Amino acid sequence: MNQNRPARLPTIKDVAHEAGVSLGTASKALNGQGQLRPGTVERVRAAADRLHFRPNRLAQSLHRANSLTVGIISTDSFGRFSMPVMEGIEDVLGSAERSVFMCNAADDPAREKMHVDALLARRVDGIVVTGRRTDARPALNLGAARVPVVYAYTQVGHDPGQTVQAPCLLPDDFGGGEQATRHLLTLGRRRVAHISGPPKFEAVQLRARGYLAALSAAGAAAPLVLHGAWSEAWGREAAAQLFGPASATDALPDALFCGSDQIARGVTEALHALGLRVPQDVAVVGYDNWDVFTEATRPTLTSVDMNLRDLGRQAGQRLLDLIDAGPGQGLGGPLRLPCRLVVRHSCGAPVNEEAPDPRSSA
Amino acid sequence: MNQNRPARLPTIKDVAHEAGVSLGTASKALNGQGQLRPGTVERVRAAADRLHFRPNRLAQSLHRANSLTVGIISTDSFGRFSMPVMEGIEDVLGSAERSVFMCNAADDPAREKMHVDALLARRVDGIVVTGRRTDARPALNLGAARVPVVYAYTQVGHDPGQTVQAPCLLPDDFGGGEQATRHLLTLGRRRVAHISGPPKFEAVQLRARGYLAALSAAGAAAPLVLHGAWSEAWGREAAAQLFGPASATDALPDALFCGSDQIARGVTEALHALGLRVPQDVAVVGYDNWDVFTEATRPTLTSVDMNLRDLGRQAGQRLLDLIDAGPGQGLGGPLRLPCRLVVRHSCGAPVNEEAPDPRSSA
DNA sequence: TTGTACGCGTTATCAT
DNA sequence: ATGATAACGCGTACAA
Repeated sequence: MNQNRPARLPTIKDVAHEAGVSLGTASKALNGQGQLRPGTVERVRAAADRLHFRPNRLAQSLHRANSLTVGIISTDSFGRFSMPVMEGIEDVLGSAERSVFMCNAADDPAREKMHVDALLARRVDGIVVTGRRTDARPALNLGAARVPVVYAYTQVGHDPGQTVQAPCLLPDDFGGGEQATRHLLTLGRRRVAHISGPPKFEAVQLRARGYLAALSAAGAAAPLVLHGAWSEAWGREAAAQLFGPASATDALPDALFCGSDQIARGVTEALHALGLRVPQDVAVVGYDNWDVFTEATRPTLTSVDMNLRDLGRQAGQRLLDLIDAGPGQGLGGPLRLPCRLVVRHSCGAPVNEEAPDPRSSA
Repeated sequence: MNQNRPARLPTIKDVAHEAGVSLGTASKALNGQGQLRPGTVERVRAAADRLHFRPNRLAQSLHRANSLTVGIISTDSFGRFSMPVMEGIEDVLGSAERSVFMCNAADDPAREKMHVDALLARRVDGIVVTGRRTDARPALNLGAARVPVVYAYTQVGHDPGQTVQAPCLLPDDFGGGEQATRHLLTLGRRRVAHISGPPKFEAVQLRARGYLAALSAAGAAAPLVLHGAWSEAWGREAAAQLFGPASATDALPDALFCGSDQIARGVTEALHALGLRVPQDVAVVGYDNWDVFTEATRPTLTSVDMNLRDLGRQAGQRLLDLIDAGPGQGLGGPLRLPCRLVVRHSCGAPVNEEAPDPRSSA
């Protein structure tokens, strides 16, 4: 196994020499180009195998138009939301001979610029920008370079002066909020309140609007939206506010649509502490479908899934399309991908049990 | 801004032409080599700036010995434990002109081989292998290639026949278990039980051994280790087993060292439900220091932190050392990095409040 | 002080 | 059917 060869990896020249043919012939044999005698092809192949030859992609890329590499720039560190997105991107791009550079800009414009420069110097065929929030960010500064860019789980303010808009793939938070609320209304709940995160998040605004739209479409009771932190503590506090001793008994909500699973869990625990049953007295729906919370909450939590891995996959596919199509071909701008309601036991709906994907570990 | 230049990026030839010098002179000017007249250097620099010139790293690497790239292969998908490790690696490697290829082997040997081939074809200078469990795995098959490899949060069975052992960076789970247990004993607890995960995990074995070592060192009461799943549900069940109505009142544990924060949370909730106070009646310590759980548990959870980001950083640094040192220089084998006990309120110790790092989001 | 020419590893074009 | 050669973009020894 351990050849006495030098550390240098074998080149196609070595292969040609080993097979007793010229360099050009070896190249053709390995790439199936031109007209070669079958025996020659076989001989070259054998030599290549014997030497464990791998074509040097650096050299290949040097005179091809593409490098078969792409870059992912994560705005913030590898967070809980970037993760599935990146996984999806890698899933699509990592196959098909394409390698993925991963960069962490850590919310620092200087670091971002550094990484962009590095990626361009490496002649990546495209770049995906990822964030931990869906809110708008400044566009990537590519200088004069013409490299397709796709934004995933983040977006750029659409500048009408720009000739070509970069695609921004985002979860349809409006639809998610609408779907969750409508689900509760369909189950017969009439007074649905919404407990969510900080209002400065665009996602919070959109989910709230979806919630309102569903309510008014059903002609349901007066809406009620509470904003707070993305924490269980806020969920507990909000539930206490709504159902605490000072509340009027007859106007109490019979359902709560929460802006995150963490909030939903806090809410659920506070309801239990107040002697209220979930879902009999109050139905609860969360957001994010984070298994660690949906499964640990009692009863298990119905939640909106943003399909982030799929979003990542679509971002990757979109980038591939853009790369193949050449510059200026992509119809860009924001694109909202549908969310999916995962029904469990906290909403009181009949639930068809299926094996939950086992993603736990230590 | 939008030049009428072709999509092709400017080469050093273009720069030379623009500056009115020869190709070689331009190269020297940009790299500070040779003896150039200051004015010439300045002229070339200006031309390069004007054209937004970036040297093509593919071409550079072609006749340098290195590519200034490294690969990370994650055994399983981007999980909760790979994440901070990868972040640390990227932190060290992503600076200093080095770009990082990210590969997801998804627990599939075929995919792993594919990615290794791709990385070698791209002439990476080194590879870091990451896992979601610290248990041993087969070594990466590099064929005849001589590329340094570092394992982080995973390890290879050390083969005595192998000339050079690859370094494996792992958390010191024995020390972590010992530290947590000793902490509880120091606080005056005498009957410490250990509620952990599945015994097939090496980490579970090591933590349990650390626990036992601390107990026997202190001459404490008979050890008690319970194994179950990595879930809150198991934590609740274990607490019920220990403290349920059928238990003898005088031999009950006064402290519980849990194998994960999720288990610890389940334990804590079950204790509350049984009317036991934490930490007054029973002290609780978790493992992983996962903020989402440590902060949401009431009282906040004292927990063992494996310092995974630091582990990742050290893995990256180690790889750089190996790359610089040339082949066969690294003293390899497993290397255990210390864990750190983060004291909060569930163990009953006085805790010095400091601003917790805000890593929450939606 | 500056320009020329070669090599890095590969593919593609043109002769043979 | 095969071999020689240019080209990709860059750095550098060497010549001028």
